[in-house]
Amino acid sequence: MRPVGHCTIGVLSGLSGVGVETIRYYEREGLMPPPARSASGYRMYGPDDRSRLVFVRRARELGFTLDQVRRLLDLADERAGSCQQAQGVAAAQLREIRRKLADLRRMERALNGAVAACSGGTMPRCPLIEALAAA
Amino acid sequence: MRPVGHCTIGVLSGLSGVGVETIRYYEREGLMPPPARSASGYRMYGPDDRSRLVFVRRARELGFTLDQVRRLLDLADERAGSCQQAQGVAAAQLREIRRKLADLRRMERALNGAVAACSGGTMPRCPLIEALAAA
DNA sequence: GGTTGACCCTGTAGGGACTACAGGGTCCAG
DNA sequence: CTGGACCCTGTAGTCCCTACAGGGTCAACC
Ligand SMILES: [Zn+2]
Ligand SMILES: [Zn+2]
Ligand SMILES: [Zn+2]
Ligand SMILES: [Zn+2]
Repeated sequence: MRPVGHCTIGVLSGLSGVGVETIRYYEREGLMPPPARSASGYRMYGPDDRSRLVFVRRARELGFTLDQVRRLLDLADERAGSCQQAQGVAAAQLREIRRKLADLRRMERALNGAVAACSGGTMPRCPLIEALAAA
Repeated sequence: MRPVGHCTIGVLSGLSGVGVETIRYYEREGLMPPPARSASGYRMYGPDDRSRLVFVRRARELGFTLDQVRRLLDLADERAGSCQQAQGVAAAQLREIRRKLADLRRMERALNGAVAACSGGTMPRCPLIEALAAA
């Protein structure tokens, strides 16, 4: 019942916001199924492919790894008992994001302090450099 | 006038908190100078090497790329008129960190909302999954 | 004096998630 | 019928390490 694919990889790229080379990479990695091919071997995509690819893009934008995206796609395909597992994957990613946020906040504070201490003039010794060198 | 190197790569690794393989990698990449060698070919490091390596580690912890670290090291070596350039490098990195912080905060909000919407039970359709799939 | 075992050496390959060719083939508009 | 935009496969590069593989060296212990 799926309509046969009717757009090329370049058009799909425009529609989904995912680069052409990246789409082919996702296919190699098993995130996107091998699409139908035209007589001359061109990949031909249908609406299902577009939905799936947008799903992947959104998940990547939220920082999920390709492995996590694969798992989420499996769960989305199954459509049964998926909720708890999906929540597990998302919660893990949320923890990871919060860890990175804490790291970046620390980095921001430290670097901001060092940049503020440096006047930007031609002083012989730069407090910015010294902040990195000193104990 | 530099004292001849007197510690091995493993000891330097312990002193600096940088892995042995990473130190050799930094040498290949030109961040660390080729050290003196013992009669049997072991790398022998002195206090200057240790300072330099700690500098690299600190800069990496603040998110500078190896290229940026190279530039900062050059400026630190020159010890003249470096301030403005060092501030430029650091300011660029600070902008980058703030960009990443904004990204992560957006991700955290979105993902937190999705996880909260998902009860974790065995409902037929998971709002978390749908948030990724829907427009 | 021999034998562990921890260390050191070089060189190469892997990882994650792309990205960029190189060297071709296809399609369509002018 | 020709130019240029698209598509194909396959391979190699990016960044920053990390992990071998296959050796050599050194100090301690029995
Ligand atoms: Zn300064
Ligand atoms: Zn759910
Ligand atoms: Zn070409
Ligand atoms: Zn070995």
